[in-house]
Amino acid sequence: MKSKNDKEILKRLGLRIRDLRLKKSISQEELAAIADVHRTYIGMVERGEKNITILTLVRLSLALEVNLIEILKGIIDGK
Amino acid sequence: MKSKNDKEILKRLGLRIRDLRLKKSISQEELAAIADVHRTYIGMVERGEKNITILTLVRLSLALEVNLIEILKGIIDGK
DNA sequence: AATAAGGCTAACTATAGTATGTAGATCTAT
DNA sequence: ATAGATCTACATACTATAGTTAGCCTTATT
Repeated sequence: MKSKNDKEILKRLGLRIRDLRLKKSISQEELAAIADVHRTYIGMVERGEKNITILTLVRLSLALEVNLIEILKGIIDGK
Repeated sequence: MKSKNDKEILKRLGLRIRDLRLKKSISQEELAAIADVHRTYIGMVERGEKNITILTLVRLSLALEVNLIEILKGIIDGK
């Protein structure tokens, strides 16, 4: 099952992605097109509802023109 | 579908995880137990056969006692 | 009113991750 | 040597969920 902490990680990651998207001033639909994923899926990820795979995350980072490492910084508790 | 580049990313990630596991001198089975994933799944990931999700990757990084960022460094082409 | 953007649902397909078993390689001990 | 234990690759079948697709709704902007 998915722990409370897991949900928080996904939520932070989603907000981070949304933030980066808005900084580029593009819509979910535009980001989806660039990253070649589905429109509604971007929404789900931004809301922290999906446990994204590493390859999809790489595609999003390329689409956002942000290093994957930059996206991940600060989304994990503790270490 | 999965591109050639995608497979290379998964392969590099798998080798990285294997390397970190061996540095800890633990077996796939032991790592699986600590991270609470299945024994055979560790093998598949190390061989680059699976597109791991972010939450599972976090679990592995905790089990390996290595920062997630450290695991990901150098596995992406280009930027 | 009309268009663009995003939230949300439900049903679907593809695949992440589980479970079990077989077989080969490499130890070590006898 | 060889028997036993440990480790891993690999196959198959399964269950859970990532990611798709289509549709309807609200809100904001023009």
